Amino acid sequence: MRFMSNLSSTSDEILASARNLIMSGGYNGFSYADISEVVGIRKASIHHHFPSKVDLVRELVKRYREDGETNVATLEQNVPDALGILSVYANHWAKCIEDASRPYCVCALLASELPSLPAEVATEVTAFFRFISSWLTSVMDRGSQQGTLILANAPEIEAEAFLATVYGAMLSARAYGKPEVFAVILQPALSRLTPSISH
Amino acid sequence: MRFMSNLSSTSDEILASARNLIMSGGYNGFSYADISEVVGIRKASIHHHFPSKVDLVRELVKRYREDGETNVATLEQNVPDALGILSVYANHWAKCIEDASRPYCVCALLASELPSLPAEVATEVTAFFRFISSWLTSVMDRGSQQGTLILANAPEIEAEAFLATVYGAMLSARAYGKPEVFAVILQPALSRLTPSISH
DNA sequence: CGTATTCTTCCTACTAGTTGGTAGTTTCCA
DNA sequence: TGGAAACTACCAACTAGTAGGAAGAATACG
Repeated sequence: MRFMSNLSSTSDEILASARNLIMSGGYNGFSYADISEVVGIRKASIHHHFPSKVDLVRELVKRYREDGETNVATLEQNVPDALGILSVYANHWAKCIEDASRPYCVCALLASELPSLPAEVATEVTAFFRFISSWLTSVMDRGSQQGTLILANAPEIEAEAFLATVYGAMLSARAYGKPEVFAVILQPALSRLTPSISH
Repeated sequence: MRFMSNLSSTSDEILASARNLIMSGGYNGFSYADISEVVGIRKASIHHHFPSKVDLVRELVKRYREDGETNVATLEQNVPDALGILSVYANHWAKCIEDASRPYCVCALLASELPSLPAEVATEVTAFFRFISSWLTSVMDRGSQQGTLILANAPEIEAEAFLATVYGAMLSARAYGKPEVFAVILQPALSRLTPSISH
């Protein structure tokens, strides 16, 4: 047996390279051969870790959501005010897009392909969006009660609007090939929620 | 020769079915065999109309943009005020998504796959977004000067923000499988731009 | 301790089906 | 009679996935 919970086991490397490939071309935009090239093992060996492509991507999205849940929990602990949380979240994506490390959300790409995705993968993708949505709703709600956020609508609606802005901005940045577009769009979205003297 | 500018020539049917297929699964989500089944001709016959897949999709996106330009021109003639234009635009998408006739923008899907797209297609997709963006900027600018729109930021920024909201809302509607989400998100985005007594 | 045995991981070699694309032919209509 | 549009019949490359074996490490057992 390898060292327990080895930080870069082969199966982790497979998932990581699959994530990068999906991030640029979606579910049908990569093959086991592509992964094989990146990781440096044979196609058949990938099937040992993930019997089918559906297994691979289902697990990938599941972990993506779980990682998100962990990160969100940490964020909630370290940043008290709601506005701070939203801006850390936005800045996280801004940085990922600008340094090209993770220039697009895997689930955003998979969600746009949703109707043609295997059902098991689609379920997992939908679960990711429900998670982010309910988290943002709770942040909006709390901020509104704290007085650190000014909401023009119900928390659920503000959460959906903010989420749409983030993912729309991500798409625009990619469409124009200009990473800075993301921050340009997010800045007014955040300041609209900010309590200020001019209101 | 067939009737001149026949409204449903074979090549139009090919483009239409390709559009529907891309709309649900993207560039790598359909094949000539899929189109062949829908249109009712053999694979090889498609190659007669569009020698390569790149030719087909390039032409498809080119026409998609040209149709957009025509529709926008008509809209500008029929609806005078800027706010009306934005709401007609938003309602157009809301209707398309809810009656499932065109539940997603072809260029949104292609834009998310942009890094893995053939260069010739990518160029055309980028051009579509530049077109929509500059059109929305002109609408924002005009509305601001007319006083029919209230802008919190420069017209370019408001245009990008609005575009991001529309495309983000489109994604959310698809991700949740709830068409009505689109309208829920767009409504506050529009009312924020609306001059009203409470301001 | 040594040594069998099992388990994991990777390998080579293969399959059936699909992909985009080509060659050459027929059909049909202006 | 000539061109457009369809066809049959291919092809090489690629797809996800399988079968079966080799190497090595962990474990069980005497």
